[in-house]
Amino acid sequence: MPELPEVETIRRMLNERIRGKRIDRAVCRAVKIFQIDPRVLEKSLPGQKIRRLDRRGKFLIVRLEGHWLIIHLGMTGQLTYRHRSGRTDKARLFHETAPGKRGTILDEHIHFQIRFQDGADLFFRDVRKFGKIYLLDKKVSLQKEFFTQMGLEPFSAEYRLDAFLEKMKNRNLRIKSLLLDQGFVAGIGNIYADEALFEARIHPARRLRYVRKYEKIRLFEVIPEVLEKGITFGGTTLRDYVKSDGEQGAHQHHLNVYGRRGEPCRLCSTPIEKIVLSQRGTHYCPSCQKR
DNA sequence: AACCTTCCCTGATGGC
DNA sequence: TGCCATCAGGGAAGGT
Repeated sequence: MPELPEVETIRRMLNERIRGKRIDRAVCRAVKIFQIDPRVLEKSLPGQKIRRLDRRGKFLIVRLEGHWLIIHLGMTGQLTYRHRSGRTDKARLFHETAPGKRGTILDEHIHFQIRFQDGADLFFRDVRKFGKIYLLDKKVSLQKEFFTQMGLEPFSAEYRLDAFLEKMKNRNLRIKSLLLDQGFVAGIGNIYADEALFEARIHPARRLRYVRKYEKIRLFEVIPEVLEKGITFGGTTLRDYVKSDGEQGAHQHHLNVYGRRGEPCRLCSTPIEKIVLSQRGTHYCPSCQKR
């Protein structure tokens, strides 16, 4: 479950490695994740240079010379980079070693591969295929035409208390559900929602009308802190998430509530509880986070 | 309009 | 040991 800190970790590492590289070839496999005709993708990418990588919420934005390549990792998406030291190794394109054929089966879950002219490879792997890949013409204004429903971007100038409070007006859903809504604050997922609510000492099932203003302010303040901490540790690896070098993150060792059902709260030793909200496992300390 | 539920997808896990 | 049900959840779509 890559959330903002995981996508940002990938963005930073990849930006260093692939910025300026020119694409030699692109190969697509699982049609479902492509939001455009894969043949168009395979035809459009070769020859283009990677200008830079950006991020909006959980979306990774690859800025090319003539297009925007936008990648969402969904639940189990992985984006990894490998440079085959020197050897030209054409046989190792995953497309040429499909399952059932003789020879090395690289990985049936790799759905998209970019090979650069210097021989480096970028792989998109996604077991559950919840990920999505978009290709937009550079003329498209991303903020006005693509990210139209996207909420406040943490760490940006638009992340201000007045806007944060304004987006809560006339709403009365459970606070956890609000945090999962990408139209509120962009980039928060199940793990960091639970962690932020713990830091803000708010029970996840509280409806908005029962959340006091000082609590909302506290939530506004802890969200960037919680996300920043996740980035500092290179993201949270519970199952599938890996950094772009294939290594695990380390933030899972620093979680306060997520995945800690039955374990003692780090503040008060009360066992952490788990309930289901919005069809999502939800973890909290019943003593620190009162209803 | 706001809110909630269902569905997609596959591997890991637990009960019998 | 093998089989089947259940669980994990981001976000679109559908329902109230």
